[in-house]
This record gives sequence, structure tokens and C-alpha cells, in this order.
Amino acid sequence: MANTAKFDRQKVMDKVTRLFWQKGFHSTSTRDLQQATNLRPGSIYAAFGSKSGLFEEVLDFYAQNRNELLERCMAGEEVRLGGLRAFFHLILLEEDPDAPNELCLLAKAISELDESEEALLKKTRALLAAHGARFRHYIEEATATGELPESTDSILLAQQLQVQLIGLRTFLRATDNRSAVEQMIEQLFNPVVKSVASGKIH
Amino acid sequence: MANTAKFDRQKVMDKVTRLFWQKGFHSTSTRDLQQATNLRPGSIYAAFGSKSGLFEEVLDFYAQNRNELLERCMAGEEVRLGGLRAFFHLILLEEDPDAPNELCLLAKAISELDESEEALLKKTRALLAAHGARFRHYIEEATATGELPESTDSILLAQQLQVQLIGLRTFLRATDNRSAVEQMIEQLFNPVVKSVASGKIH
DNA sequence: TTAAATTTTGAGCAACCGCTCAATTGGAGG
DNA sequence: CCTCCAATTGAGCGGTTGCTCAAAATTTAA
Repeated sequence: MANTAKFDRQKVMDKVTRLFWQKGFHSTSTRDLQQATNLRPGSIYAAFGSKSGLFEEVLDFYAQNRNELLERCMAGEEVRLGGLRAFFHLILLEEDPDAPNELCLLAKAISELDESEEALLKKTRALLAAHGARFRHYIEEATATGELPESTDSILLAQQLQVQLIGLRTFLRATDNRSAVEQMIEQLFNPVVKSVASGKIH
Repeated sequence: MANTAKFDRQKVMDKVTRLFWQKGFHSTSTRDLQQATNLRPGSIYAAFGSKSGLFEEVLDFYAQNRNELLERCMAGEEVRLGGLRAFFHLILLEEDPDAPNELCLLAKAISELDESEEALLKKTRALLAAHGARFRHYIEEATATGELPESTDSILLAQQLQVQLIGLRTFLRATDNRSAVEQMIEQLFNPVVKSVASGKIH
């Protein structure tokens, strides 16, 4: 070994993830990345190969961060549904005010990526599926402890949670209506009596 | 008047909307638009002013199309909730197989547009709000006819439908899991007994 | 101190971007 | 028919894009 990288890879990943999260994959230019990281193009290309390669690493970086956040929420709550609720509340209503974007970076990627960027699209789909699997795991814990009935379809319920989370984040970006989102989280995790009384379809 | 446009504006709008719907605003180049419409740049700029101006018109065009689709679904069903259900089924599961994208064009725009494209973002938000207002209208009809309890919060319920629709479409693009989407539509519009038995949270 | 290996630098390439405009075309009014 | 004027054409401008690479700088092993 004759020489080692001088930049802090973790810090670079953080900066770059924030940029992509804010502006999306296509609208973030390599000049933007150079400026944010204070690296010359050659250094970036030596370390990450291409803009796509860097974004692939960003997707992993983001997903791992989110999974750790979920883990922490579940660790802080005895009741499994309470932990999931805390995660929803955290992501939707208590997010760092200077977070790059209301949306999920993975959902944003799913939205903008084309079939022509196959590798990125595939990785994004896989990471979303993995996150869904985490939901499923905690739902199965909840049925095991009796929080949910034995008959619970954990796969379906996990999918419904993902649909809700992605939908709510998009809704938040579209309307900035935080109190509505709060009500919707409430209904999502509340017993059936209350939710019928306040007007859910079922 | 000395000369009139030779191209069919409706057909151009259709082609262009499909293109933006497929590739998004930023990734659709003016060259793409020229090729799809078989128009020279001057003609496009004379008719629409700019790429942004054209996209603004596309947003209106798409939203009107979707509203007409909803109208038709509601006209074809006596039961209001049945009409809404038919709309969900149509959009999510019976869409033209060569539709440009599983996602809602408006949701895609919300996702990719930045604060720096204020006019487009504002228009997109307004069109989504208008569509939500249509949902609300039909929900109020449903409470008037007794399909839903008097206590129904029509604003909140309309917002929940929008969250579900956007979330489901993103989920569909992420997983291509049509049977799961079918189940989720089922639960969304089914009475409470069934939905508890099959594992909803409430 | 030298030599070998690696990273960093930054000018700049080829392709593409949104868009302009002078020249040309062609239909309607007289 | 000609005149008038809007519509169309297409070369191409100034700027940005993702990325390359020879040269210089830096680090460790000998």
C-alpha cells in the first residue's frame, strides 16, 4: 500500500445522500456532488466508479439508516404496535426540520428511475422489499404476544403499512397538512370502535 | 388571420403527456418532445412558450382526464362506495397495459419537482387538492344516502383515499404484486368484520 | 533517501441541454 | 391573382452534462 484516501468516506456519503435525497438522481449533477464533497471529479470516479455507482451506494446508506431508526423505535417500546406507531410518528412528524425531503428516498427513486436504469431500479425494489420484511417481522411478534389475532396475515399487513407510509409522506409533501397526517396515523393504529365512530369506511 | 396551426393540438397533448408520464419532467428532453410530436422546436415554442409551459398544460390535461374517468366510474354505479371502488380497480388493475407508468403523473411531479420550480409545484398541488375534493364530494353523497354514518369526517376520509391510491400505485411499481393490491382494495372497501378477520390492525 | 504505488488535481472533451431567430412556407382575405 | 401575416423550418448558440487522463502530489516500504 502506497497511499490512502484523505477524505472521510462516511462524511462524503452523508453529504451526497442528502443531495440526492433533496434533488433526486437525475437532477443532481456531478458538479453538485463535487461542490458538496469538495472533491475533484477524478477522486469521486476513482472511489465510486460512476454517478450510478455512487447512487447505488447512497441507496444502501439510506436504507441502512432507516432500518436502524426502526430498530431503535422498536427497542424503545414494549408494545410492538406502539413501536411501529412511534416509527410512523418519527418519520412523518418529528423528522429533522432540515431534512432534505418529506419523501422516502427509495420511493423517490422508484418514481424517477426508468427501466433503462435497471441496476438502480432493481436495487431500490430490493431495499423496499427488505424494509417490508422488517415490518412483517414485528407484526409476527405482535401476533405471537397476542397484540394481534392469530389469523393476522402478516405479509399483507406489512404491505399495507408500507403503502400507508409512502402515501402519507407523499401527501405531506403535497399538502404540508401535518394535523391531517397526525389524525391518519391515529386511526391507523387505533382500535376499531374509535375509527368507525370517526368515519373510516370500515 | 392569415395562417392556422397545421398540427392537431389534442393529439400533440396526448403524445407529450404520455412521454412526460413515462420519463418525468426533467428526464424528458425537448429533443424527445420534438421527435414524439414530429414538430420543429420553433413550432413547440410558439405554441407552448417553454418546456415548463408545456408541462403545465400537460398537468391540466392529465388531471382533467383522470377526473373524467372518476366521473364515469361514479355514473356507472348506483352505490357511491361501489363507484369509488370501481375507480380504484380501474386505475390500479385495469389500466391500459401500455400505460406509460404505474404511478400517478401528479404524484410523480410532486416527487421530482423542487422548490425552485415553484409554478409547476404549486399547480400540481392544486390539482391534487382538486381531485381530493372530488373524492370528498362523493363521500358526502354516500353519507347523505346512508351508505356511511352521519358522523363521517368526509375531508379526512377523502384524504385517506388519496393516500391509499398514491401509496398503492407506488407499491405496484415497486413490486408488480397485483394480487396484493387486489386484496388491499378489497379490504379498503369491505365491511369491518371481514377486515378484522383477515388481519387488519383495526 | 529513494522507489514504487496510489491518490489528487483540474483542464477539457464529446455529447447533449433548452431555446432563438432569420429565412421560408402556405393559407385566407381582397 | 397578389398581399399579408402567422406558422414552420432548421441551423446553431451558449451553457451544462457525465466523465477522462496525463501530470503532480502524497504516502509507505525498503
